[in-house]
Amino acid sequence: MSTKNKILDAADVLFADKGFNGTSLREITSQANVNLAAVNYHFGSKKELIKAVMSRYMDELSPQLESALALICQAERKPSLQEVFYAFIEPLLKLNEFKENGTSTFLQLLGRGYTDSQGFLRWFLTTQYPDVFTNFTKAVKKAYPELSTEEMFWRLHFTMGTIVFTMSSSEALIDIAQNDFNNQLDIAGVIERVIPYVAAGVAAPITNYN
Amino acid sequence: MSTKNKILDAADVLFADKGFNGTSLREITSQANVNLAAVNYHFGSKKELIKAVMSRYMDELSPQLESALALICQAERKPSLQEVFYAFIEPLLKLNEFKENGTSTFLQLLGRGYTDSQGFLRWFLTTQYPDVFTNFTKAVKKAYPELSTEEMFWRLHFTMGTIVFTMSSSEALIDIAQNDFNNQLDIAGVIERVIPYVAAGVAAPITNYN
DNA sequence: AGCCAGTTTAAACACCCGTTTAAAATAGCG
DNA sequence: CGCTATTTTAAACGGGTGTTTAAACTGGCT
Repeated sequence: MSTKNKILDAADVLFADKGFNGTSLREITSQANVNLAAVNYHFGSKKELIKAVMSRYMDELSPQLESALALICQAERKPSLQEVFYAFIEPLLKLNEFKENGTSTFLQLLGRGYTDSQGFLRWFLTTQYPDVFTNFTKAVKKAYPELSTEEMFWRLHFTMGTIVFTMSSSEALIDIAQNDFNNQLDIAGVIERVIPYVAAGVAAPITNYN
Repeated sequence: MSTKNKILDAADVLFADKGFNGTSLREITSQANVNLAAVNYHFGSKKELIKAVMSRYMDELSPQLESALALICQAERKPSLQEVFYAFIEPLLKLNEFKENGTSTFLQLLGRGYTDSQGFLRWFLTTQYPDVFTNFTKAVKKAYPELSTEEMFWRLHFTMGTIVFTMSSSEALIDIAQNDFNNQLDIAGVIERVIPYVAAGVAAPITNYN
């Protein structure tokens, strides 16, 4: 395997686990069995490595996500909100074929990107992959047309927060479910449980604010 | 003002903004106009300072929170989920009297505690202030008795994630609402919008998992 | 074989971190 | 005032960080 990929494979696990700021290049390179200087030689800087880690996942995910959402947008029938959210599941779970534990690793990375480093990754994602966001907004609008654009903005942000936060602590949650409730779950099980929650949240009745 | 309080005041804003790991003692002490060594003199270590910052808020909040929830638990009438969540609003907003921007600062800190430093703060909160959590669980159970303990555990965690994640980026959100929707909000406005969402999420119909 | 672009390596760089030290300044009190 | 205990201060400590350097090594080409 190429040095570049060895670095990427070691980096995304460590980044997901301990955050971008919490992971040093020395940890990454020793885990990957490559020289410390290799990161700067192949990627230029730590910041660029972070972008490369995210891009590798997004480039795999976004085409599938877009086509799944496009299918909903182009259909004649009005979709349910559950349907819209389930459109994410298959592409997300396919990341497990792309890389071992790919799904949870990616979602954890997404969470890290929102909280670490004062949101530069949020900027990176929304500018590099804007179509995913607009298609998602369209699909939700089709499923729940009464929702104003502003209200939808809020509820989609709440949804993003729920997913991202849940996934960034998914390992601990799976442990708790195992110990306290004797229920052995995997990442798909967590997703199954969060979808009804966020779908109901987005579908909440419209309230008037004073 | 005492050196101790100068440090606490500077620390919680910086911690909320940039995370615990992302904030150095040198930043804190220079912001507070005190000597670098003062932190270790008055608090012992950085870790103890973090605990002190959180304790200052929790000691202010938890008694009010507990009594508000106890009121619901002791009432004869079955409460609605919205009611349970609204019980948080008043105590939380009172933190603004306790300290400028106290509400959002505290909620941001809560979010940091969940994602930074691999959850040692989560342990700190649940062991130091367990009554808040048990009272909350009781109140929700009273409002929605059909929900199993496990399902409730999941949904309350999702709720925590939504709140915490929303608040840790509340400033950016308020800016967007101002620019894109010409809607001037404060922290109370954000809370008003998130409550219907989480209440609907917790109230979601029970699904059977295969 | 000789050459050379591409890659790897060990070492060093400059900087920031949390913590500790010991001396200096301050405040409280008999 | 003079003594003591508390607090503040500047400086240093040991260690970790991302990045850079220049030399060594590779594999493929003529």
